[in-house]
Amino acid sequence: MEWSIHELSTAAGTTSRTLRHYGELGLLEPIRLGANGYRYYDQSSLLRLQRILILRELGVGLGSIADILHGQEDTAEALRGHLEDLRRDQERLGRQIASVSSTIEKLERGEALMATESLNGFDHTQYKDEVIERWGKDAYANSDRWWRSMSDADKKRYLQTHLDIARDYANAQLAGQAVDSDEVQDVVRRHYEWIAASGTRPDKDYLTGLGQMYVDDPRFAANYTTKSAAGAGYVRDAMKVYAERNL
Amino acid sequence: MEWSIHELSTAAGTTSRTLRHYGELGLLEPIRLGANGYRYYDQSSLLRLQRILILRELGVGLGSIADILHGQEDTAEALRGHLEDLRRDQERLGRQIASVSSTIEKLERGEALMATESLNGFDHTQYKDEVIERWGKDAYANSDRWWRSMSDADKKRYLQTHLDIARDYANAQLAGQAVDSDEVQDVVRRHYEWIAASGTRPDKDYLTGLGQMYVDDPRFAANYTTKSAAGAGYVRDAMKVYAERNL
DNA sequence: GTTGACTCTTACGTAGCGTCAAGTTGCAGA
DNA sequence: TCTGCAACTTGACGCTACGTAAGAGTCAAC
Repeated sequence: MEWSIHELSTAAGTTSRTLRHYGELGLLEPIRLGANGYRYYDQSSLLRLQRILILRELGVGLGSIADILHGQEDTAEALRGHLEDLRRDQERLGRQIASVSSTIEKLERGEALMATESLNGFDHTQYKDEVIERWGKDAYANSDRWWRSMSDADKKRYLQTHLDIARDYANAQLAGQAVDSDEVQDVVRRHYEWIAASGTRPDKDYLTGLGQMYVDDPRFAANYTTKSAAGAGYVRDAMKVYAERNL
Repeated sequence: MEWSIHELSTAAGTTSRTLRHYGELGLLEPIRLGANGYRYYDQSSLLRLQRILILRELGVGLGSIADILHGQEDTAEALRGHLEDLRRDQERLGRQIASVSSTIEKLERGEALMATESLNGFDHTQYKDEVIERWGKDAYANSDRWWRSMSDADKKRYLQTHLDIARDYANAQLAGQAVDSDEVQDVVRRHYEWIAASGTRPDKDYLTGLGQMYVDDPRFAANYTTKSAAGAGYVRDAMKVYAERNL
């Protein structure tokens, strides 16, 4: 007994297109082609197709299914590998669900959608080459040692301090405060201390140059760019005033 | 301050290809094009890009992100919808993981990889049109009512009975037993009772025709096709003998 | 002027088919 | 026998979110 492509596909609960696709992939070839090019299948095709569909149902990719059917890989072994992939996917999904949930909550509390400054978001190693080029190997090595010596909680606190500073700059700008006002200059002072805490106490030129860099380099500018204020230029000006007055 | 495509992309932790892609999609257009065709971006681009990447990180599709950015959809609302998708995916993954695990166990116990005859795998509604065409509306209505009146456990038992019968056919065929032997005819008797239980007690022609149908129609043949025996023809012959002797 | 680092457009590849499009074939009724 | 419809065939594009060349132009530095 042999069946047409349509008969076999409805029997197995799939479509003729799928059978042709599997034919192309060498997963399931017809037992013969009619003189007109029609594909014909038999019982063994049905069995093979069932195996394919079972594995597909389990989420195995067609490539892996081909390996299994061609005897290049043991079924159980392949499934064990596949199971690991599935577990990884599930964990990733779990994290994503948690993230989305907390993001929704934040939005409902009225918080803006901002880049989360994660621990490695400001990780010094991200800028390794630039730091070495600009300030030399020693500066990088010092800063790196200092950074690595901190606990995760310390790192988080350090980054949070920076976020607070950036937020205060933004608020000051929005409030229309002049860069040379006492309030803004006090923010710069905290900013200066924050920079100094990493090991290098900036002099006048260093601080002025740093401010300019905040404007020129988008990776730094990103830290001072908020939803409502595009403040790298503002920060630069404030830092310049501070440097000229105090250093 | 404006930045080149490379500067912006590395700032945001992505690639220039991605920015061009977003440009094509209208997600993030450059603020201007140089005379040479170069793309240039500014602070607002950075902000917009950050929003895009945040949403992408959460698993939101670029199409939905476009809707959000174009103000056609509320961010929180979109995320809530997205969250549902994620939960569905996670549940599906959970079921798949369970399936794969149990399949691995089966394989390790030496069981063959066979199509699981699930509850709806033999669901009468799957064959609704055919049943009506072959045996009339009443036959379908009767059978359908009977089927729906059963509990899931009953259904499962009923299908298991059929699986047992199919297995016994296969074993008999493998053992080389003749279709008119007492053993095989006893299997047919159980098979006959199983069919009769659904409301229609087959007469001679009906049973003979049913046997032939098992061979001709791959959807039924599938039920008698096992790893080791392609038995629809065998079953048909056994049923024919039974019909001629007993009906 | 030459290198090297960027940039541009164009376009294929990815997974697993769905979905036309355009042309054949098979079967049944007038 | 003609006609019509259903089912069949081989392409080939579409979908996601870009990666990865290919081939060519641009810019700054040495």
